[in-house]
Amino acid sequence: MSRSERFITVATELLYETGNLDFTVQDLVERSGLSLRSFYQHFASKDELLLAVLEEAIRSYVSSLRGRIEAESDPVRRLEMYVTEFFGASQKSNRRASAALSRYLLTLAGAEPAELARVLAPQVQLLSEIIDAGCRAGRFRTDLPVAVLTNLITQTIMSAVEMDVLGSHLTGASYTAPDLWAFVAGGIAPSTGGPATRHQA
Amino acid sequence: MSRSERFITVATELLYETGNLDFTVQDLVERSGLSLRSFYQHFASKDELLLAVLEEAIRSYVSSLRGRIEAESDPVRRLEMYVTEFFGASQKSNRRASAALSRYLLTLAGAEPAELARVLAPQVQLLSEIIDAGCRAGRFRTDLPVAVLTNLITQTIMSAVEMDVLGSHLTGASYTAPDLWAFVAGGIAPSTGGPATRHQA
DNA sequence: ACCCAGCGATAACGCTATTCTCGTGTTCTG
DNA sequence: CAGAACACGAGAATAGCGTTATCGCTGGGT
Repeated sequence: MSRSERFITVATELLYETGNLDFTVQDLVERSGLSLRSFYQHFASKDELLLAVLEEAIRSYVSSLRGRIEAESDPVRRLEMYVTEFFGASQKSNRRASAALSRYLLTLAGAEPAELARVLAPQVQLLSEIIDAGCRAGRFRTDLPVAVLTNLITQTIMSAVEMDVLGSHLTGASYTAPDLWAFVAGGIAPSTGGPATRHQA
Repeated sequence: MSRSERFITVATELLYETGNLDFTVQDLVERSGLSLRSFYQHFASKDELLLAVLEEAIRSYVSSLRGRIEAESDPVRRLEMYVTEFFGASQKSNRRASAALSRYLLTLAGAEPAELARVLAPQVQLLSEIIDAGCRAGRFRTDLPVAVLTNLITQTIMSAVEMDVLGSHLTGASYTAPDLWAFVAGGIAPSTGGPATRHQA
């Protein structure tokens, strides 16, 4: 295993054990059995390491998810899988770690949007394909562009992961993956002239 | 103006000028014309100050929004105002500052959920009232509890503020307040047996 | 044999939040 | 009015962090 990979692996371990990304570079280095010198030879900064951790996490998760989703053919079912599995995975594996990652993701949105877009690309790509297929099949609304729907759903899911920690504190209620899907399903369904849609983008 | 208020006011100015919350306590103190000593006499930490800034921002905004919303009677229109004005306000006033605040809000979600819930209470309360009224009037779906819908919409809007910065970088598209409302309106509409709702919470 | 790129160990730097010290007013209290 | 408690200003001091720099080693390629 290369030294870069070793740093990323150990950083991921620390993330999952402590539930956040504020471990020190010193901790990381000691635990890796490598040196500070070596760390800064492979990564320009701690931020660059965190970016790599995020990228790896997304890449591996999306790749596994894509496999499972392609076993299904119905676009609506595909979207349902996408939504519920994404939410469900962050519940199962490690809620706090997932929340920390999406929090870091948001700081990236402010500081380095281009970098973030690159890292998020695989995930956005997958979702975009699903939605596009659904729109062509007439199962999803077409009064909003595919790209807009993709953005909306991406952010709804991400903040669901984050806000879930709040859940009980906020309104005393917490929701489940099916609840989230029920909401998203309504949001993306073809408009029925229900309570107010009036915009053509 | 009390010294606490002065610190909060100046911090808010710095937030709006620089677009983020990483100003130094030193900066804050110098600009206030007060002393470090004094700062730590009124706030236990910088975090406590930021919390107060957030609280004040929410309190004043919700109070103004509530006034405008109560001029309207239709629950659906009320929700539309809530969604579009919240999103629109963060566009007009200062996108980066709003994004920084909601980012800080998310770190609070992880670290001090109870504190965050207290600060968000006015906003959640307003939204909750609107949704409850709409459900009673049969204009909103009732297969999900009011509290769940409140959480879902709160987070969708908040992350919309945050993610908006991404917009063009992510899918090349960015959406507008009416787009956001179109999505939310679909999500909260009474279920029409459309593309999959199957959960009873 | 030589070189040099990568490495380990460790000190050092700069920035930040936070605490401490000391001396001065200011205000409440008896 | 006298005195004490308190808030304050100015600034030094502390501690933790990311980051950079120093120095000496080693091992493989020429």
